[in-house]
Amino acid sequence: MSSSDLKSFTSGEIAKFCGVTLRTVIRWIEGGKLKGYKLPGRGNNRVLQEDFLRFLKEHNMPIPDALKQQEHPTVLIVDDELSMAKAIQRVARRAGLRSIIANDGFQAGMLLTEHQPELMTLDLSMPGLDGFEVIKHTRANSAFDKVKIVVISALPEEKLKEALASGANYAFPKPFEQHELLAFFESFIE
Amino acid sequence: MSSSDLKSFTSGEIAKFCGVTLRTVIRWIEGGKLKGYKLPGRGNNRVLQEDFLRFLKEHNMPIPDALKQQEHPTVLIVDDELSMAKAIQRVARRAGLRSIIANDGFQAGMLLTEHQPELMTLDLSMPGLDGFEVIKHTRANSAFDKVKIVVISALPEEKLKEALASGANYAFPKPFEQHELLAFFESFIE
DNA sequence: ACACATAATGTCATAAATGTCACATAAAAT
DNA sequence: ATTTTATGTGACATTTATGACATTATGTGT
Repeated sequence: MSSSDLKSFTSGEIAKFCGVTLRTVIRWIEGGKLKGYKLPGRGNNRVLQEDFLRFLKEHNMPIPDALKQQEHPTVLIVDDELSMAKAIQRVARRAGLRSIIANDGFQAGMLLTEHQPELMTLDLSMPGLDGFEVIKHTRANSAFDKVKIVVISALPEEKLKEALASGANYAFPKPFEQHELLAFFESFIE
Repeated sequence: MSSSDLKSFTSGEIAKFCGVTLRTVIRWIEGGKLKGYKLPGRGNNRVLQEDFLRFLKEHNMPIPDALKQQEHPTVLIVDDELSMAKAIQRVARRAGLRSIIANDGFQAGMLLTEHQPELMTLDLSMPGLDGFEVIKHTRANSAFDKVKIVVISALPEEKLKEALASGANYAFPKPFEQHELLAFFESFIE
C-alpha cells in the first residue's frame, strides 16, 4: 500500500539530517514545532517521515537526499491509446519523472489511489471513459487535493476550458509540442 | 463478537508497525505496558489486535492504515445502473455488510484500492467498462489477493463460467434471487 | 557602533531505554 | 520429513531524555 508507509525517525536521526543537536530536536518536538510521538518506555521520540517532510518544507529547510528518493515525483498517464501514452511517457522520462500508465478507467482509479502521483495527464475523449467524470471524481475526493490534473486532448479549445473549469489545472492541445510538455514536466522536478 | 475480532499479531509484526526492534516489543510485553499472551512452545508472543489498538491510542502513537477499518466487512458494488446497485446494497445491508457503490470503472478502481473491501460485486456488461478487464486487473495486483469477486450478470451461463475462469470467485445470474444473495452475503459475516 | 536583552542552540554528565549480535529452537513453508 | 523463516534470550553496545549551565545568534534602543 501507499499511505500505510509509516516510516519513522528517531530524534537522533533527525538531528543528523538537520545538522543540529539532539537536544534541539527534542525541544522542537516539545515546543510543537515538529510533530512527533513518544514510545511507552521513557518517552523516546519518533517522528513520522510524513511529518518530518512537512516540517522541512514549512521552514524552507533543505531536504536530505535520503528522503528525496521516496518523494518520487510521479506522473500517472491516462490514455487508452498505448502509443500515445508511451509518447507522453518518453517526455516524462526525459524530464526525470517516474511515470505509470493507465489504459482504462479502472486502472486509472487503482493507480491514482495506490501511487498518489503528483501529476495526472488525462485524455478527455476515450471510448468508455469520460475524462470529465475522472476530473469530477478526483476533485470530489480530498485525498487527491495535491494531484495536478493535466488535460491533453484533441478536443476544441472550448472543451479544454470546460475541463479547466471542472477542476483540471493545465491543458495542452493534442498533438502536443514535445518541448512545451517537456518544459512543463521539468517545472515539477525542482 | 465474531471470531474475526480475535486477530493477533506476532512481536515482529508489532515491531514493524511501531518502527522499533523486536527486542523492544518483547520488553514492552514483559513490562506489562503492552498486553499479550504466550504460545505454549517456547513462549512466542501474540498480541490481540484489540489490545494493540488500545496500546497505540493510550500512547498517542500513529495507527497503521491496515488496522484502521477492520470494523465491518465491506462490499464494493460495481454497477452502472444505480437502481440495480441500490437493490444489491439493500440486500447487503440486510445481511449486515457495509457497502459502497461505484458507477463507473474509475470509481471502482479508486474505491477498491482505498477501502480494500472483502467483497466486490461486479456487473460484466457495462457500457464503457469491461467487467473482464476489471477481473484481470484486480487479479494482477497482489494487493487484492483476498478480495472475493462476485459476478452478477445477465449474460449467458458460458460467460459466467468464463468470468470464473478469469479469476472471479462466485457468479449469480441477473436478476438475482434476493434470498440467495442474502444467504451468500450472510455467509461472510460469521 | 555599542551595550544590552532575549531567545535559541550547544555542552556535559547520568540514568534509562533501545539497539545489536549470536545462537538455540519454535513455527511456518515445502 | 526437511528446509526455511521467525522468534526469544542473554550479554553487551549504543542511543536517548533530562536538567543545569555555557554559548551563540538575533534583535532593540541609544
